[in-house]
Amino acid sequence: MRRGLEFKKKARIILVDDNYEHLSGIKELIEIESDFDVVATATSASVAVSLIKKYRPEIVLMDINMPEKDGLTAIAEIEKLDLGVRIIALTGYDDPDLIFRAMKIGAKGYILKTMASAQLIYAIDEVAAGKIYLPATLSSRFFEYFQKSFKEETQSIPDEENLLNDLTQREEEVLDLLTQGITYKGVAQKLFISETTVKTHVNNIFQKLQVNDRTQAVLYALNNGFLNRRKVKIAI
Amino acid sequence: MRRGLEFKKKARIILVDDNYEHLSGIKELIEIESDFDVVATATSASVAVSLIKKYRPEIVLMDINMPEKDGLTAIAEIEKLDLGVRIIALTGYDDPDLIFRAMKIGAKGYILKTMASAQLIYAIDEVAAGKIYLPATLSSRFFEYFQKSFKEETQSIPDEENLLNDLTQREEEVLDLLTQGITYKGVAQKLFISETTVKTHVNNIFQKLQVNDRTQAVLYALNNGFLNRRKVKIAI
DNA sequence: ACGGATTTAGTCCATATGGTCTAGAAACAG
DNA sequence: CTGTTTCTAGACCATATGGACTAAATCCGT
Repeated sequence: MRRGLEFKKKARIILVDDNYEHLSGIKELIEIESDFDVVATATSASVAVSLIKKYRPEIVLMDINMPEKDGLTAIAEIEKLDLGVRIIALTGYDDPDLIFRAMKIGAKGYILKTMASAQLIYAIDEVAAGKIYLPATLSSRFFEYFQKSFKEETQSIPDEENLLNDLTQREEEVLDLLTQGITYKGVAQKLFISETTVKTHVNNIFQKLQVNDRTQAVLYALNNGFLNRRKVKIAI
Repeated sequence: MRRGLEFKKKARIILVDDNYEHLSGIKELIEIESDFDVVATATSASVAVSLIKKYRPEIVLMDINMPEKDGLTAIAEIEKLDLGVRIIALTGYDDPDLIFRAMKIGAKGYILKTMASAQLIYAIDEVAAGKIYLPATLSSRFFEYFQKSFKEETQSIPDEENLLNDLTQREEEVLDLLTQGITYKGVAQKLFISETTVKTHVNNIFQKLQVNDRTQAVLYALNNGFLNRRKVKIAI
């Protein structure tokens, strides 16, 4: 930034929108109102992907609602290529789920088609400068959705009625080992107790968790917290 | 908004900061520069919680870096009470991890102490109006962190070397049912095949996933995606 | 149409797991 | 100090699971 515009290479942009009218409108806008270089346009996600591979643009403006391969899938695909392309998602609607998913898979910005053209240019500017840009209203929507997801996740374990709390210390240890896929014999060795003792503990665990087998106990443990918070995957 | 200020009840605020100087400074600022009503202040998280229970304010301004019970824990605690209190986090640093965790547990805003007082007032305004407010710079930081977390999660399954890809369609179905804690007999019934067939599939699954029993197969499936993306817990 | 992969299903056998009970030692709370 | 809980461990038995085969029917691609 300090160096001023004279050293800044014009960022190269590829536009993707299944609506051709829109496409040329945006292209014109960018070329007139900004300093960016629209190197290519595409009206389908699959074409877009090959164009991106060829031109290696800095920025991609991607319409999300497209038929056949939808925009989100396309974004995921492009991100996976890891070309350093910075993608800005573009839609007509401010559906929080869409916003969330787009940002989750790596979109660097999200703009509505209804927004003023100045805002579009500003967003591209910010994203080209390495930032992530979400207009305040969309950001607000995003966070509401984000927090709701988390709240549902966490309040689903009201601490009471979480049967894991009924387990004794030793039982927790045993269950912990079970959630690592260790056999009874293995548990016995790890805890320096006999295998029959392990079986006793396990049976008590089953009763307390109201399940009938090891797999169900492990699943209960994983889905209801406490144990094994380590590797569990994200999957909103 | 349309109704104008004359119908707007003055939002009641509680301030929490272990630094008394800061506390009175902010209090003064709010009382002079805004329309809000500072009903109480606290210099510790535990006192804050009881004050909040007593006064039921609309807004809480909470300093995050405090000794003993830290601000994040306090926020989580207050959110759990579900009093409809909207909490704005306040710190000196723009540590993305702090921002992420604060927003995750339900903070409705996040402001730096170094920000202009006008911005503080604006944030309170927005949050009081029911929105979630993050200044653009912090929002940007948040998203970088957010996307990095996700990328690490997903790229940890490089698609190749994910043994789940070796499974046939039917094997996937079987494994899917296993990850629901269903017994072989149950799987057989659900898929309308004999139990021995299920066993055959299961044995093939074991070989392909290089595991020795059902539990390990289920754990592999849960930890390496594809199946059962439903209930799996969040745990960044 | 041929060959490989997939899905189905069986046998045989060993071992692990699950259910129920009893029971002693140790730890702990009132 | 006494009753309760926890941890330990055993017996006994039924059933589920896992391993190693064989094999037929079907599907799929070239």
